[in-house]
Amino acid sequence: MKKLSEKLFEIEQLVHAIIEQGNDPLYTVIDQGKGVVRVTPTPLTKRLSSTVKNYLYPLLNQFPIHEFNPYINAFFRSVINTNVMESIEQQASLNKRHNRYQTDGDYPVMQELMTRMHACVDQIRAETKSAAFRTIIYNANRLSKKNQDGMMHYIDSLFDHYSKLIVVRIDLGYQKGNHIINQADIPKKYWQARSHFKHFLNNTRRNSLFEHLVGNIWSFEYGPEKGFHYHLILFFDGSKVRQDVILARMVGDYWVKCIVGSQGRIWNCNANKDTYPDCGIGLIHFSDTEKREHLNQAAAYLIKIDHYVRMLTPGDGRTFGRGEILPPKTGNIGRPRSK
DNA sequence: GGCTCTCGAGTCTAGTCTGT
DNA sequence: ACAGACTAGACTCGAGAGCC
Repeated sequence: MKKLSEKLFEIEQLVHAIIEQGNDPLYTVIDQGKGVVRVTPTPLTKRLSSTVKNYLYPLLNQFPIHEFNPYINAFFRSVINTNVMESIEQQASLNKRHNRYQTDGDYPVMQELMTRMHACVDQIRAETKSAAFRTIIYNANRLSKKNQDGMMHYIDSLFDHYSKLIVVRIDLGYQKGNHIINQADIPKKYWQARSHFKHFLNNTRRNSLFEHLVGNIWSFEYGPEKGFHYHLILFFDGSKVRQDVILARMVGDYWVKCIVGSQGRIWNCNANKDTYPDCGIGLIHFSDTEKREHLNQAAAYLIKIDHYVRMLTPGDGRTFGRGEILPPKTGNIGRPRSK
């Protein structure tokens, strides 16, 4: 099963290929005589066709309240406008094991598919060529980069202040079945999640469990099964606390027992950190460049998803946040760093 | 005493405007 | 096309009041 980000990345790459391969004929048609026509799709067409078949409805159903990355938006809009899916299904129902069609039989079905495929590809190329589209892309990339730079700067500022950090990665959400069933559910569940998280973050400021919490990064998402949920990275002063797995469990318990109640549910990434090949959580020393790089990647992933698919929040609220960048350290209290 | 809630100032996100 | 400047509104965080 492919990750969501991989599927969306694939679609964006496909749109780039459609733009770059402007001379691709999509199909080669050879008249073999006696009313038989041989139709061979190009690799680009095969790729487009399988993407539409495998990703169109699953992704649209999975993200009822989202706006996709402009490239992915152009893809979905063009596919829907030109009704390509219908033609793909009709062609598939012919159960062809070869590429030969009878001009007085099944060829019109294939012709209709070719027409719609060309219309779809033309629409994608026309849309992505416009000045308005390029401005949207430029601004989206700029914002994404700005957020990423800010976040890296933020993590660096934490390591400048604390020689080691306990990094806790936890998802705060709800029991299965909390997904959106109808339109009326959207504002209700959205505000419920927002209010719970606000309550949680507010309480981290005085609750003794969070006494040594020094920073956080969060992103707000919607999943088809989990409903609204938060991805959270917490930074604790590594010289004051230890045992990240237990700490993560206590934070999770706090979310369930004190904030949400029996409907709450968490995913403790620290408890499963051994299963991650590039582990950037747990105890990280400022001089451990490898772990810090993995941490940066884990943090960047939160922004990456947002880059592909942005949630349309009813209240215009944020979907990403972090603590404030710490000012540079003044004075030279403590043992100087050796590395 | 420990925790939650509220307030206000400052910071950050997300987006637009404008000049080069 | 690109990047700096600017803005509105959401969010963070320190401080203090109030509750149990």
